[in-house]
Amino acid sequence: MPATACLAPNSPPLRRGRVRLRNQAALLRAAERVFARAGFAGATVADIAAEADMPKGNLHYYYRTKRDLYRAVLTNILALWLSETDGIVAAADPRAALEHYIRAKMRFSREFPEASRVFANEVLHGASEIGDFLATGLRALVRARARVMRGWIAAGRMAPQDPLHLFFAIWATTQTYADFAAQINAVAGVSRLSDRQYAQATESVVAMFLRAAGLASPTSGP
Amino acid sequence: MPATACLAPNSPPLRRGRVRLRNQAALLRAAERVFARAGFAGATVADIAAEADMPKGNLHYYYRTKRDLYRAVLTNILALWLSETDGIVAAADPRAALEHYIRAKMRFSREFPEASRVFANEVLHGASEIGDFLATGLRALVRARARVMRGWIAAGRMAPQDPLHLFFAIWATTQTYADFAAQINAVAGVSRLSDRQYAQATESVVAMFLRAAGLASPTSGP
DNA sequence: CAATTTCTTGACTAAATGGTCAGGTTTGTG
DNA sequence: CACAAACCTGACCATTTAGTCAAGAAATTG
Repeated sequence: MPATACLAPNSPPLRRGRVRLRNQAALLRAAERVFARAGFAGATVADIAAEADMPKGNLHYYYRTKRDLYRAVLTNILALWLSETDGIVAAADPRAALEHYIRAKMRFSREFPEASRVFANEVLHGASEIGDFLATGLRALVRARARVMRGWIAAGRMAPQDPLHLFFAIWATTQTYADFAAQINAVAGVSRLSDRQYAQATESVVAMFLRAAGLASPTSGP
Repeated sequence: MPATACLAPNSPPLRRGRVRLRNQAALLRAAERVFARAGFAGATVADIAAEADMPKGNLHYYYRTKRDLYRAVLTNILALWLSETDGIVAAADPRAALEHYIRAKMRFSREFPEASRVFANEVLHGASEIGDFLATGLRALVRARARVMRGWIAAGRMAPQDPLHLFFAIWATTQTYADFAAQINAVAGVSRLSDRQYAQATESVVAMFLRAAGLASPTSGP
């Protein structure tokens, strides 16, 4: 699967719009790459079309404006974003739930770095396209999860803290391995972290946040 | 002091080049704002000139190209970056040193969010202008600090962990309050964190990382 | 297979933008 | 104060770029 998740279309027709589906998917994938590389302003539709291996006019047939295409890319990315906090429910074990969430975020940064960068760029420049969603959908989701954590804290199952800032820290830290890869690679002295190095990074981040959350691994001694 | 730090010039002449100094400072400040808002590609020299309240031609008199100006802004920002890890030396108390560093980073994100965003944008898009510095200057600095921390860890004064990833997490988390302010504000349901809210964020982050580092505050009971 | 819808293509346009320049003005100096 | 250096300015230009369009090619359907 490419870095873009395509919402599954209805199956019935199945032959109708085949071309459209294929081309839109190719454009979304290409656009994600180019937007990740250059940002909205720095990306050109000519680049995107070239990356998708089709003439510019054809791109405009499917997406009337560059902005339309950009929004389609963002919509696709947000869909991926949403389902990951699923495990954070009152009935869950705090340690397992948090660990699972962090690992999922780290995997995401490794597998979809371009998606992460497009998102980062959008937020960095004021979230003008997705600000509404952040203030409604994301806010509601985070508040719900924070309420769960407050329950865990009240029950003495987690260190007392503001779950909101724990979320911010987890997002920032896990996404930095995608968004700031250039810096991390430079400091690490490599052109890209190997699978092994990335696995170690994941273990470091997981352990760090379990300590931060007051959920340190029961298997590690004093 | 504005968000741009001006390297102090030699005092002797003192009247020579007054105009130049004043105008370059104004341009750097304006450029930082505009680059933060729009990124390198999205910023226009006309915007920057307008922000500095001078005609475009005048801007080009001081900085021949947009890229020259951009590099000047980045150089200015990097100068601010460097001096903050000073406290992390072997002789220091780990807890005090780390706490001091994190507070400094949080203060920086509050006071110079535009500088942070310009830097973030540069790294996000591959650090093409400052890649060399990251791979040399920053790398050397981080390695030195990491060595200090490994000493602390070996002496049992800190939880065993990879100092590199602790640094990455601290950078990411503290900078997220500047770079991802749009997201944080949206989730928090405000247009900007109040001083009070920001102080709470700082305390949360400090406490979180002291736990993560295995340096939890001695004043807080079980 | 004919009719119709969907798709493809490159040429074209209007607007925006980075950078230049000649000529004028201000500032500093002997 | 006279001279030179530094600075200012708006008009101007070459390029790049998002988006249009008309005409033709493919796909789909009865």
